[in-house]
Amino acid sequence: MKISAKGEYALQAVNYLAHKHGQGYIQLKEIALHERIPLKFLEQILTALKNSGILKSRSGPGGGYYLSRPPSEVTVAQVLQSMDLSASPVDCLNECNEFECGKNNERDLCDLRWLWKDIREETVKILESTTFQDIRERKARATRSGETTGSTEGRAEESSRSDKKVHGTVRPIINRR
Amino acid sequence: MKISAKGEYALQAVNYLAHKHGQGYIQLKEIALHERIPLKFLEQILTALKNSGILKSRSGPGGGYYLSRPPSEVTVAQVLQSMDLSASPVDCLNECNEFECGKNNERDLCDLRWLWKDIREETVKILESTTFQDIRERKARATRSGETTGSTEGRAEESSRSDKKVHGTVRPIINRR
DNA sequence: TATAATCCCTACCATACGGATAGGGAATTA
DNA sequence: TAATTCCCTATCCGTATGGTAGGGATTATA
Ligand code: FES
Ligand code: FES
Repeated sequence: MKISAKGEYALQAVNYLAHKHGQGYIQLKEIALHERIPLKFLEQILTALKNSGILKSRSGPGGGYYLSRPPSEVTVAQVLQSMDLSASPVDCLNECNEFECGKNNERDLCDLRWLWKDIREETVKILESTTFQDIRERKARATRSGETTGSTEGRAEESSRSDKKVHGTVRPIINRR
Repeated sequence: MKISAKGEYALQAVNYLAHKHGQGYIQLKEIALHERIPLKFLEQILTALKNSGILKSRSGPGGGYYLSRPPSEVTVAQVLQSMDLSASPVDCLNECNEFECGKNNERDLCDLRWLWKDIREETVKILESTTFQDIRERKARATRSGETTGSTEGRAEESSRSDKKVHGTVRPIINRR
């Protein structure tokens, strides 16, 4: 029942871009550094995100990526879908693979089918109703009530300010798994 | 977001045993045949299920497995837990791994954490509230309203009757993935 | 036009993990 | 004793996932 690293990375990246929304082009390198995502892997992810219309980009000096819509209009589900990640716990729910279902006991659909459907349903409900605006707000709330966490603003400022330095000090990108 | 084959197999097996509850010892071979699960793989699964108390068993001729509690008292969640399968979409939610969470951005917990928590919550709610009794009933309902499916009773009868023959006709067990 | 900075593409590599197999041992029955 | 079943544990094996590599477009700028 795990989400893939690709999915998590994609969400983190979009989340980062959501924070920086309206601040022009954000470079791949910056995102990778801040979110600690392997650079070349992230590159692939952002390309996919771009192809699906969630991001826009420009090459060349001063180029980078940005969210093509305001954070309030980008949902977690959209991002995950762009990555071809299914929220379904079993493949045979995805209509195209339906024929696989119940192949076991010839004529029956699997007894568990509705269970998986329920789970998918609930999951999708959450994924589709959560925007990156929501994520920001939720974080702000948690921050205010004194969670073990830095402030949203603090983080954003720190990043834009220290970018150059960070870049110089070779902050290593560590693989997660 | 997939469930593992192990998990599916375990649920199918328990579901089968739930149908046969009260009919004495059911053999590994029979379950494997009917649910089309690789025999030796299923063996491991049933052992785990047994060690966690969901099944009981006896060796020797006439031996086999049976559900140690009535189907109405066995939940899907219990079975999955026995298999060490977590309902959490990310590891860092499982308290023991919490330290991993937010390792990325030093002092912050990951912005997505609550999202995963919500999903886990909903999923667990379903898994814990679903018993194998529920599964049977749901199936019966679907059957009555003319789904593409055979009848519960029909299936049970057919199986107990044709077991010997099936065993003779070498119905092949096909791997699923 | 040259140069550098960025994104874009596509192919490749590595390995952990899940799925599956194998085979001998211990119980139980008859 | 022999047959039948579950029990254990070691091992294999393929592949999906996570990650790397490097050259090619594009854009800015001077
Ligand atoms: S095989 Fe399709 S839901 Fe079980
Ligand atoms: S790293 Fe723990 S929830 Fe994202």
